[in-house]
Amino acid sequence: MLDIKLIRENPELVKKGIESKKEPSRVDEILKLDEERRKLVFETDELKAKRNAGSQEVGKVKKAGGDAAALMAEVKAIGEKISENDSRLRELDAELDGILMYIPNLPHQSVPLGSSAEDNVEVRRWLPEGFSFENTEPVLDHTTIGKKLNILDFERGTKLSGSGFPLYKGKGATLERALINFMLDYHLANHGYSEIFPPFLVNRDSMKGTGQIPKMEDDMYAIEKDGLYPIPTAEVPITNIYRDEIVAEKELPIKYVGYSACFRREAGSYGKESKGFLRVHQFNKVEMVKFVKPEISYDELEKLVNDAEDILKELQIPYRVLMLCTGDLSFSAAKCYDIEAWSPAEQKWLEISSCSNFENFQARRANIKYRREDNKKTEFLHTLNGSGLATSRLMVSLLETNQTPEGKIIVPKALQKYTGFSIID
RNA sequence: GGAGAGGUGGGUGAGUGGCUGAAACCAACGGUUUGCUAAACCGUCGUAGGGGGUUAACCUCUACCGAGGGUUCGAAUCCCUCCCUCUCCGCCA
Repeated sequence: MLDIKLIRENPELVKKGIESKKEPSRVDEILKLDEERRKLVFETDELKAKRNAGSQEVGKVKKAGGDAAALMAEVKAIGEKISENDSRLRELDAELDGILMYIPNLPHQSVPLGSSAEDNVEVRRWLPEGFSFENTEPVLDHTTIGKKLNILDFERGTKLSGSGFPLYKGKGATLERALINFMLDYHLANHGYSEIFPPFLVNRDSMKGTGQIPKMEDDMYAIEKDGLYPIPTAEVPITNIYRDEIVAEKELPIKYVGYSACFRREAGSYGKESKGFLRVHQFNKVEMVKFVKPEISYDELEKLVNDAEDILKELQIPYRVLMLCTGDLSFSAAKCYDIEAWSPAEQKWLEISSCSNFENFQARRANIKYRREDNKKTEFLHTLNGSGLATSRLMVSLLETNQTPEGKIIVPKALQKYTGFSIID
């Protein structure tokens, strides 16, 4: 959520930012509602002051044994006007909030202008030694090799739950589990995070806090009976850990890493790019979340991306890092880097990580503040998060880049102590 | 799932219709004292919104005692609905 004061004081700047994200700017509507609201608040507060004084007077008169009937009638009339105003105020607040909840975060000034993924900027790429984009030997795509080696069973996954619910079997299941453990251990040992194992179902307030609701409501699964939502990412429970809290400055930065299964409806995306692991309703992800002071959040974003990249280097998987342009930036993000891994069979890059700085956008929604040591004042902190990494798309790259000409899979060195085997055949 | 108890400021906890935004104590912070630490003493010690202001300090008003409604001139205090926590029983990994 944006600061209403920012919108009030810099409407043009805000409009420009929203439009660069290709979102509808309803700034003028907001300004109008805000002005009406402030006027009404002022008027109503004055009435309330009057009522408070009046009813105190009633008390005094009654205590002295006098007749307060006339005064009581007068105060009652004020009270009626107040409740009228209050109900109008509630309407205004709801209306204003309704619009504000749909206003996206503003892009940081370093974000390139652009309208779609075409305009994203590649900032660097990393390739293992001896790597070539040309496939000298034929490479089986992940669904084919997965079936051949009996480690992935998409058909039976579909039988169990529907399309997009992958079933891992045998060494495939072990490999998936090894990846998760390796990534968690690596971040814990090398990057200074502490581990969280969050709930996979959260309430509506949590979904609002990180911005999935209301805008992306249709992409979320919902358990209506209990008012709970299966999380689309561990970002939701982990960021909401500090919802409605004020943390001490000396606690910052707080860096958490956690595994969760992720559930996404992916409404309306059937067909295109949905083969195998490319788009699924349930996948596994290790997520990094940071709570930091505003002045260091952009340095922390760079470190966050590096932390994610380290995993790919360890696994010897070719990747590139993109800086998203304004038009491709997600709703809550001020700046975002995507990491894409190479898929030899698809002959294209697959997004496997997204590292974002939300500045105080989520903190404002979720009401997460910190108290400064110097002036004891509270202010919203900055939140960041990044996948480190998502396993399903990573599995695509892994099964394809580590394939032998005979169709066996060599388990990357870094994973072998987690799998207990070095080859899948 | 059944029965009962309870939700007050960072914590403990008082407050059952009128100077109570809320006693007291603890914690925290600032200071005095002290060779240092401790103790003692003094002071500060919620959040949000509006208005004013040399837009900073500050002044002022309003709201908030789990959430939302209601009764009343006036609600932390009375009524209704919901949420949550705890205890016992049942069930279960």
